[in-house]
Amino acid sequence: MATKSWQAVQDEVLRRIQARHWKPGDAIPNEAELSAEFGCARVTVNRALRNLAEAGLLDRKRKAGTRVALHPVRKATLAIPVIRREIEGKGLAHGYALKTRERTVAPADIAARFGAAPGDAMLHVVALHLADGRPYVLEDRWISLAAAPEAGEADFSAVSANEWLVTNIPFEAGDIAFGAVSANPRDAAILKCRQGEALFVIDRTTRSRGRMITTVRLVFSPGYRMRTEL
Amino acid sequence: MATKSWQAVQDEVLRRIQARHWKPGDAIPNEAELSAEFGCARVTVNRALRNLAEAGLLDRKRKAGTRVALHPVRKATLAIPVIRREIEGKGLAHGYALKTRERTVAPADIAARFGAAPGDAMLHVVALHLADGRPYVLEDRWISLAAAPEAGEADFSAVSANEWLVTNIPFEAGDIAFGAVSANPRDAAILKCRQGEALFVIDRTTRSRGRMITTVRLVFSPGYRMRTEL
DNA sequence: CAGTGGTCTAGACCACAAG
DNA sequence: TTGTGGTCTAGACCACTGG
Repeated sequence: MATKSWQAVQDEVLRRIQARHWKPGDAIPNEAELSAEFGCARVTVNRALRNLAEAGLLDRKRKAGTRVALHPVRKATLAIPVIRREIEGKGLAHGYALKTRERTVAPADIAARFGAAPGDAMLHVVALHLADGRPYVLEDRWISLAAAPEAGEADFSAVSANEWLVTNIPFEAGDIAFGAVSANPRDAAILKCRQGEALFVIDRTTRSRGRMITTVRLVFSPGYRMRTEL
Repeated sequence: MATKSWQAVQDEVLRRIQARHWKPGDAIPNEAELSAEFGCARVTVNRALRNLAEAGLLDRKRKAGTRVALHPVRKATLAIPVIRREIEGKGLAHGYALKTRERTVAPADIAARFGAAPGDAMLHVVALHLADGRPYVLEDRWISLAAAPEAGEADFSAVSANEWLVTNIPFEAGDIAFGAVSANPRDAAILKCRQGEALFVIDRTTRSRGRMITTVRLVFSPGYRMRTEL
C-alpha cells in the first residue's frame, strides 16, 4: 500500500480512529512503522500525526508514543475579523458612529485589568457599529496612553478604534472571553433594545511590547450569534 | 546570521512585522531568499511562514509570493472539552442529574435542523450538570435514533449524553454557535435563576458518517464566561 | 511561460521522558 | 539508558497562477 501525501496518511489514520480500529486510549504504531506501512518518508507521517494531534484527536509524547485521545477536546477556531469587515463580509453596509471619546483616569476596575497605576491617563472611547443602518455592536474601549501614546492623536470619528488599533499597533497577545449580560440603560438606549434584554458580549484585552494596550467590551445587538465549524 | 530553528525564523519574521519593517500589504522576500539570509534550509522557512499564515498574519499565494496581511484576522482557538472534564478541570466536583429522557418524534424545527423526515424517531434528553452542587449548565439534546440506534440502549442516568456520545460515536464534523438568551421558565426553574436573566448558550450540531447525529443546546448558569487566549 | 509556494525523500542528530 | 517524537538538511519535483 503506497499512501503518498501527508493528507492521505491523515485521512487513513482518521478512518482507522473512526472505525474504532484504533480505540480511544490505544497506542498506535510509531512513525517509523507507519512510514514503512504507507511506503512514505517518516516526515510525511510526522506531519499527518502532528496535524491530528493539534486538532486534539491524538496525544503524542516522546518515548511514550502516540495514542488516540481518550477525551478528544474539540478545538473550534474562531476567526475574529475587524468589525467593519465582519459586517461587510455578510454583504451588509457598515456604518459607524462615535458616541464619546474622553481622556480620563482609569476607574479602579479598569486600571486593575491593565495592572496600571490608578492615576494613569487613559482614553475612553464608546462607539456604535451599524449594519445596513441598524445597531450591530457597541464598542466600549479603554486605551492606555502610557502604552500607546499615538492613540492620543487619533480622533476615531471616521475610523473606529477597533480598526485604528489593528492597523497601527503591533499585536502580540491577549485574552478573550465570551458571555451574556442584561442590557443596562445605556446599552438599551444605544442599541435600541429593551432594558434587561439578553445580549452577547465579548471582552478582550490586548498586550503588545509586553504592556497592556487596550481592553474592550463588545456588546452585540439582541439575537447575535457567533458561529464556526468544527 | 545563522538563524536555526523554524521557531527562531518565525520569531524574527514576527519581529520585522511588528517593527513595521515589513508593513501590512508589503511583499516579503521569497522562501529561497530568506533561507539564504537565515542560513537554513528552505523547508525550515516554509514551516515558519506557513505557521504565520495559518495564524492569519501572512497571506501566501503561489507565484504571487508572501505578503503581510492587511487585515489580520485573529484566530482564537477554543478548547471544547467534555462538560464533566471542564468542571473537574476547574477543581470543582462534577454532579449530574437527568431530568427527562423520552423517545418521541422530532418537532418541526428540530427535524429541519437534522434534515430528517418530521416523523423520524428521536431521543430527547434534558439533564443538568452541577459544579460543587450548584447548577452549571443545562443540556437539552436531540439524538437521531435512525443515525445512532445504539443510543436507544443508553439510559443516560449516570453518564451524560454528552459524554456517552463522545466516547461511543465517531466524530466527523459539526458546527457550533454562541449566543445569549433570556431564561425561560423551564431554564429558570432548573438553573435556579430568575426568569429573563441573561444566559450564555452554545448550540451545536454534529454529523458523523455523513449523517446528522445530534443537536444540543447548552444553557449556562448566569455569569458563565468562556475564555481563551489569542 | 516561469516564478513561487507545497510537498516528498533519505538520512541525520537532538531532546525528552519512561523505565 | 534507550525508544520515540521533533526537527534540520539538501535536493528534487510538482501545482498553481500571475504576467
